[in-house]
Amino acid sequence: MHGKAPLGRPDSLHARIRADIEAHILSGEWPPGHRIPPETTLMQTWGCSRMTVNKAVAALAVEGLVARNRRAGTVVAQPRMRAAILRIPDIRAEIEQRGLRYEYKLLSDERRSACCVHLGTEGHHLGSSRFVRCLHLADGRPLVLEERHIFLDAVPEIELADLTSEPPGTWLLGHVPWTEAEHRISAVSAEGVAAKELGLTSGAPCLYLERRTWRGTETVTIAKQTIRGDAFDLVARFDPSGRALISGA
Amino acid sequence: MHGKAPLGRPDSLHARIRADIEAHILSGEWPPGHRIPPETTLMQTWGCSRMTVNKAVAALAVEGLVARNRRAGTVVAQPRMRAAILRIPDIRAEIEQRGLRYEYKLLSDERRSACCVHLGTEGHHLGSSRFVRCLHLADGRPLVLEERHIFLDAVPEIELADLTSEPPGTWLLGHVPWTEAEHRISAVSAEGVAAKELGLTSGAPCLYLERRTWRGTETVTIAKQTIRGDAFDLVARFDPSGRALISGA
DNA sequence: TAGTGGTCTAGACCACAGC
DNA sequence: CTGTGGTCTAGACCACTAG
Repeated sequence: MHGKAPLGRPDSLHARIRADIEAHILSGEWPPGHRIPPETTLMQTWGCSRMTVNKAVAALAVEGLVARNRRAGTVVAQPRMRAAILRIPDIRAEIEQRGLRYEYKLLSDERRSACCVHLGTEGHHLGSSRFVRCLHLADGRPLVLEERHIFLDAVPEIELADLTSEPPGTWLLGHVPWTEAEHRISAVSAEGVAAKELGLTSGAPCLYLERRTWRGTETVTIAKQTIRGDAFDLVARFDPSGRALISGA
Repeated sequence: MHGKAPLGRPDSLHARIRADIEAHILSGEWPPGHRIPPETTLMQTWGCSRMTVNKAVAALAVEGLVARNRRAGTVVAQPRMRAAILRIPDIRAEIEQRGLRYEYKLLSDERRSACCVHLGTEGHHLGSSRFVRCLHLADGRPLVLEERHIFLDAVPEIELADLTSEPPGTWLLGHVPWTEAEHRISAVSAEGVAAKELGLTSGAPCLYLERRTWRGTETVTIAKQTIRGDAFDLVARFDPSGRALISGA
């Protein structure tokens, strides 16, 4: 349950120091704003070098549990409840984990030049792209409708990629060295063609996920996924740092 | 855009080493699986002590950009696209930031004993709670309907708290020392009483957010928020670590 | 078994901010 | 000015694991 997992040796000294301070904070004994002992004091308390206590306290600072200031010392941070870890659904894995047969169907595939893509409430002018519409199905039942632009400036190799049997997201993960992304999650009603393709009656609630992915400063892809609301949840876990729970997810 | 932000001195040596390695990876020059120079080599390359290169590479490992193994050395990790940072909406701040007037209305408030709370597809038996229904409004227009259990075992002080003018979430943030939470996000149709309270026609799409919060191993609160789909997005940012973008959000 | 990372020490200098 | 954290060094021993 708890995102502890200090690395390395099961209980290295810095991990123990860190856990000890963490315990003081989590128990409420050291409330937000409370000043924790300076590194020199911790050295003496634990009978170790300063590098070791520094490693412990620095980790807590990265985690967001404490705030460090020169001269002012280190104080317990205010709980903020600002961020959580959202698990990005790997659709295929998600489906197969439930014992269902995963299927992918390419609906359409075209080149678009200098298209203007609508994202949230803003329009973005981006270079030419390959535009793909496809379906992800579970046991033959449509689950996710995906509409995706992949920009040729960032990924010229996509021009010749075969996307008839492999979903574009999978292809990209294997071919784009590293990514960064922003997601926008909203609720919509299934309408028109999309409703039909998902096998839904018009008006049925769906999760709508817009994902824009960068590599460096260049936009790699923009994906819009319409997910059957009755079949899929997104799950996010939170801890004070907005960290630590990825591995458990 | 990039979640760099090395701490401390604008460009400390370990930050520069880290940035250099990161650049090799992001450029694709060092593809996933590529082995990066061992610490001893990096020491010589940069003419510094091992602690310094260790700090750089360890940070990259925490970030998830590289994977470290004894004997096998350090290799560039596979991009995974598994997690993102979800910004938890602070409803009041969100509303006021748009220049609208925030308003909070308590709809009902009761004690429940040994209630069984439905979460996702599971039922949970938890101790007695204070159960609150309330609305968050923007310029008098209902935006979020919140139904929340707060468990007396974990937060006995809630028994006497005044929730007529302060939302329960705000009260909790100020009174519960530290928290951990799980969120479940789905899309639903507004129905019945909820639709009426949100001023929506039945069937309108809504985001449905279930949040369960712990303190240690004890459940503090379970909140269910129904959010007008036409008025609200959730935003999540991703980087390889599932980290680094909180501050920018 | 040898090479690698994980950890730790006992010093040091510096920048910064509160007093 | 003084205490604090940020950084760095030049060593050291150990644990793990791939070859």
